[in-house]
Amino acid sequence: MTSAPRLRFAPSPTGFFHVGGARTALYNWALAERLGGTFVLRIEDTDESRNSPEWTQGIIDALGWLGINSDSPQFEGPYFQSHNADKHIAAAHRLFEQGNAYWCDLTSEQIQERAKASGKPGYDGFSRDRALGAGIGHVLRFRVPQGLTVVHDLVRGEVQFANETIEDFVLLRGNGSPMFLLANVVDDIDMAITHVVRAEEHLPNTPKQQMIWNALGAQPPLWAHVPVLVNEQRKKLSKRRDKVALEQYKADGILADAMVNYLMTLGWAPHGDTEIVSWSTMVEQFRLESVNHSPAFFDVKKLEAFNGDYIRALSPSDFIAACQPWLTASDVAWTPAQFDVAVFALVAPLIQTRVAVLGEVASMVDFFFLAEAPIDDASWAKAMSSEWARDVLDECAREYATCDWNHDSLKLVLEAIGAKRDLKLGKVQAPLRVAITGRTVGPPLFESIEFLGRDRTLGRIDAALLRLA
RNA sequence: GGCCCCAUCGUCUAGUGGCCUAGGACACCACCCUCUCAAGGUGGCGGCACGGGUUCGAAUCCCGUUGGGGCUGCCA
Repeated sequence: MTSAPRLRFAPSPTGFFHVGGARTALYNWALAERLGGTFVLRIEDTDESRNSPEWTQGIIDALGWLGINSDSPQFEGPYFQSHNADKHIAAAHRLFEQGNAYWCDLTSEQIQERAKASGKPGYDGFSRDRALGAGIGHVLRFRVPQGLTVVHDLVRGEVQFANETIEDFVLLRGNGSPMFLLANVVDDIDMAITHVVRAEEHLPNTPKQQMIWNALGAQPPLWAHVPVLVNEQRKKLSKRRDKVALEQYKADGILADAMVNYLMTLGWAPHGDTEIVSWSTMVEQFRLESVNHSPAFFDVKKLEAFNGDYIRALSPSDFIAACQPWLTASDVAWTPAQFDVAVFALVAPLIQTRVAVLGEVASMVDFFFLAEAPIDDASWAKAMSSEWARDVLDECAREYATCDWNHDSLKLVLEAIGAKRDLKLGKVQAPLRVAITGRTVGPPLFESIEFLGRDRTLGRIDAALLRLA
């Protein structure tokens, strides 16, 4: 126990990196940092049928995005479980020689038939005393001892399992390859892991794994099972049903810091009345003992609220830089030639308080870069329906042709036009806004007009007048 | 079905026997601000699943009920 803490994160590369995995990784990372320990990344790629190498890089990239940087001194790995197969098999044979495991030649079908006949589900220990040897199709099963297995869990306390409720589970498949339960433990022992922090779905595996630790003569680690993340139906987040890919949220324009902060608060809360806190504060305050015991709903609305806070906290230049990928994406409405960075730099402060995710930025500034206002039909119908709309626009065109070109005078001019007709600015700005921006909502109008310039503004008003005729 | 876990506003949580008339955040509603929409400010709505104990005193401890969830693979 005098050795430095060693934690591990052990994902299997079977798809896009999952937000639930991200939270588990973050808990491990935060703990490693506070405890002065090591975070070991181990890719559990022993499922021959579902693994694909490209997912591994995705995991590493996603972790890096979250700040779990493989260049950091507290990071170790990645290791690949498949590279350790020899050790897993050696351990299995040792368990057999010690009498902790035995060979069994029953097929899955035969086991099912026996279970059906006896009325008891699962494997009944049929081969326990048949003294079979290794052979084609023979699986090696752990001989679960009598008694009680007590798991000391840092988040849940003491959890007891009657061993008689645990069947003799498989260690080695019929083809000789090691299974998760075994490989996982052998690697943890081999890598001197001291803390196993993982999702609650692994709790039922824990007594089995603890038996393997003991049988292998090793001191079991400190266990900690954190609650699973669920969807609105309160079911565990699934890749099939739910939007769980971290990459997807990144593509939508969620900031890494916001994602990290939000994920950390799912099942845990920092001290005080605010949940928006720095990473260093979370590291300092995070305790497994204070992690909640019940499943947490992954609420995208709240994630986006956190993100909005983080966006507003960005300096103007950082915000501009953060927007770049969404301004130069292939699906933007304008051509690269139409885009003007200088103009965007001018308008960026106007939209920084108006977006929750960066993906919204492009559609909010498109009218600056398009040749014509991108008219939204519903907005047009709403703003141009008044009998005075055309008249106001007409006068506006004349006044704007000669007035001073700054947002204050542009506003004053329109205000005066409205006053003549006994209309508030809130009213008269509507047709002008739609003529210029195409929509009824958007960034402050007069600043936008100022940045757009006199020629293009007059052109858009004329276009609107023409359309109105 | 069996084993295990869990139970505070709709959601995420604070709360570890008296500071609780239960605090904050998201969402929602209202008002203020205001050129639209946001942002910001102020206020509001809204919760200890239920039933028994223990105790002078229970959201907090115990038991039961109910309700959720996880696992139950020669997947991880």
